[in-house]
Amino acid sequence: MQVQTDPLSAAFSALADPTRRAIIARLAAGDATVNELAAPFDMSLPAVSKHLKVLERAGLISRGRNAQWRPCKLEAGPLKEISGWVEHYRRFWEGSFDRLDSYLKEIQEKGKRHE
Amino acid sequence: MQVQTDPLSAAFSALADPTRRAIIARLAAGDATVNELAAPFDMSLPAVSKHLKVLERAGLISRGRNAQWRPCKLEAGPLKEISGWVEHYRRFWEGSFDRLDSYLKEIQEKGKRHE
DNA sequence: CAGTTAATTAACTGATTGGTTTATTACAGA
DNA sequence: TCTGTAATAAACCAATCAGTTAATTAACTG
Repeated sequence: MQVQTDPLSAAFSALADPTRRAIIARLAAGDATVNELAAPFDMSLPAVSKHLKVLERAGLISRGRNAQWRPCKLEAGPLKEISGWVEHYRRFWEGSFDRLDSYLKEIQEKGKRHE
Repeated sequence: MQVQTDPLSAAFSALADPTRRAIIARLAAGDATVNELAAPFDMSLPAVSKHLKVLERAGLISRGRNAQWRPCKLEAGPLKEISGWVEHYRRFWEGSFDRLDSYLKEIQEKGKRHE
C-alpha cells in the first residue's frame, strides 16, 4: 500500500477517485462513521474502509474513536496544499502574469539541490 | 491505457506524479519538445513519452507538429477545474471559526446520534 | 538514396490499485 | 458471558501503472 510518496502526490492520488471525492464532499457536511459514509455506494464495507485508509494516509481525513464507531473528520491541510499548487497556474486560465516567475525560480532552486 | 474516467479524476490522477508535475511546471515557462522535457529526468525517452500521453489524455497539454518535433503546450482547462473543485473546501483551512464549529457539531452529535 | 534525429509503438516486467469474500477484532448491552 | 454491531485485516484477483529495451515511424539532410 502506497509507500512513501510525497505529500502532494499522495493528495492528488487520493483525490483521483470519484468515490473518495464523494466521501470528502460528505465529510464537508460533518463528521461521519464508516457505515454512514459507505451507505451511498454500491460497494462492500471493506472497500470503503480501504478508501478511507487512502484518504487518511494522504492526511485528508482523521479518525477518532467513539465506542465501536470510528468517526471520520475532514482535514483540509492537503487541500490547502493543492490549492496553493494549482493557483500558481491561474494565469493560464486568466490574464495576470504575477507570481509565476518566483514560483518557477523556486522550483529551479529545488532542482539544483537535487530534489 | 486509462479508459474513460471522468475528467476531474483524469486530471487529479495525471498530477499525482512528481515527474508529470515537473513537466507542467516546465511548460508553464513555455512550449517545449519531448527531448527538452525529458532532459532533466533520469529516465528513458519512452517513459517521458508515456507521461506526456497521460497529460494529453487528461487535457493538461496539447501537442502540435513542427517537422519531426512535437512541441508540447500547457492547457490549463483541467487546472481550472481542479481549482474550482478545491475552492469549495477553502473554508476548511481558513479561520479558526471552522475548527470551533466542527468541534461544537461533534459535541452536539454525541448526544443524539445512534439513538 | 542513405543516414540521422525526434518521437512513438510494441512487448515485457514488477508493483500498485480497487474490488471481492471470509475471518477477526473491539465494543455495547441484556 | 453471550450476542449483535462497527470496523478492519487477510487473502485473493484482474486491471492498470511506471518503467525498461528493442523496433518502428516520420521527417530532415547530405
